[in-house]
Amino acid sequence: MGFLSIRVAIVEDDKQVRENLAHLIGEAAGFECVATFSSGEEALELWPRRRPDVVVMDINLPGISGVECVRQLKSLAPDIHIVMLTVYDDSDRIFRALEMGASGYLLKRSTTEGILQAIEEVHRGGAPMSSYIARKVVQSFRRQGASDKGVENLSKRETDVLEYISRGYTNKEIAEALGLSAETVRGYLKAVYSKLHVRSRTEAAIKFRR
Amino acid sequence: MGFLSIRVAIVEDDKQVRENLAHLIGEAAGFECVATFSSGEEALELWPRRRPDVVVMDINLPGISGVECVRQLKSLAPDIHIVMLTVYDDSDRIFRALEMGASGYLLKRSTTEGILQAIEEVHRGGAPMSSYIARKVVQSFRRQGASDKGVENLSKRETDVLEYISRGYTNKEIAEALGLSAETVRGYLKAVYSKLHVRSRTEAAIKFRR
DNA sequence: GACCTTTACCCCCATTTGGGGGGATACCAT
DNA sequence: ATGGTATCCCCCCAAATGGGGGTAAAGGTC
Repeated sequence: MGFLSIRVAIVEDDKQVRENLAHLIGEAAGFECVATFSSGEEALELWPRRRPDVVVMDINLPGISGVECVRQLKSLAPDIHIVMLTVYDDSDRIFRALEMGASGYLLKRSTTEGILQAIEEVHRGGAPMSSYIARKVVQSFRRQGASDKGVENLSKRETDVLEYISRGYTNKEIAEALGLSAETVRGYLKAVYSKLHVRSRTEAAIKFRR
Repeated sequence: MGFLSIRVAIVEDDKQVRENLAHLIGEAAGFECVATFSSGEEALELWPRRRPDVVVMDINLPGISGVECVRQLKSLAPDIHIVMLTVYDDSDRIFRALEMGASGYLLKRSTTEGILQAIEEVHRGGAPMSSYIARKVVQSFRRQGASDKGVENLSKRETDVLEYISRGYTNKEIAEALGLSAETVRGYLKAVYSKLHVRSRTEAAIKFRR
């Protein structure tokens, strides 16, 4: 060999699934299972001792969710690559996980080769996912692109209000600054929300500041 | 001479003050008064025809405020330098004006030389202001600096909550993501507000994202 | 003239937020 | 052991926010 194995850790609450995976990875050439955790909390506490390259993370964990565990793990160790484990194409949660820093995902029903390929792919910096989810991701980028353009078809007044929002002003303060009634400011704000497809001033402020 | 005069515009609702200023500037060597406006609205509509280098803007205008006029003027013409005109050291509004893009300010009771010096100074890229306000500005930077450090002495949980806030989540959503009660999230949020010296989630999100 | 957008304001109503209090553990350091 | 900090939860209450309606005048544009 001469090559270092990919050091893999597993976070999965189901003992059966966890041990199957660990065995599968441990047996494969070029892979090493350096840790198994039965909860996100355990993983967040104990991962440093084994320094995994890749973490295979169940998306559906008791206690702390897989998505939240990804967020925290990535903030502790940005270089670790994470593959989410799911039973079905749960696009919403996979989405959140990708947003939080996961690199890809694999289905529990995947073949042995599929699983090892996915781990190897994230380790190379790839992003293993089904074409269905890949399309969802692309659609989301389009949505983001569209909403960036959304900022451009706001009216003058709507932009004025949004600029104040992005500086943390309240409606009352904006009304005073622009010499309008607070109700009017609210009216423009509603238009901004609907055009930017957001539901709160904070989301609007974030989008406005790119 | 051979040198171009500094083209000055005045925005001031008091006719007496406006005409005194216009006369003073028009008479001075190296200065030219290219326009006078009696309101912010008028200035925003008509400034392009006269292309001023420097705008002297009353901070206290009827209708649109001087501060708001600064914001809009600077977004229309970022290269124009603006000096605020105030009766007294109204630190709060001067502050807002500087935040919106004004370069400095001068007091209405200033001497002729003081006024011309201030205009010349902003034109050179300077920032004329009293030492009192200058100290306020410095203090504000300290406050900002301190609050940037403030982010660092948030506890783990407080940081968790703030991170979700900066992604536009509601308290309820954060509670669900972190497996906490919504009341608990509120509790952490209160701590975040007091440590960052902000009063709303949007302000907190802005500070968190630098 | 008919149409659209923009500006500006109003109503109701449920939910969320923010400010002010509490508590109860637990752990850590002096 | 005693104080400090962090974690987690609860109460009350006023204000702000967001979603759903609506009106009316002013300005383009086709």
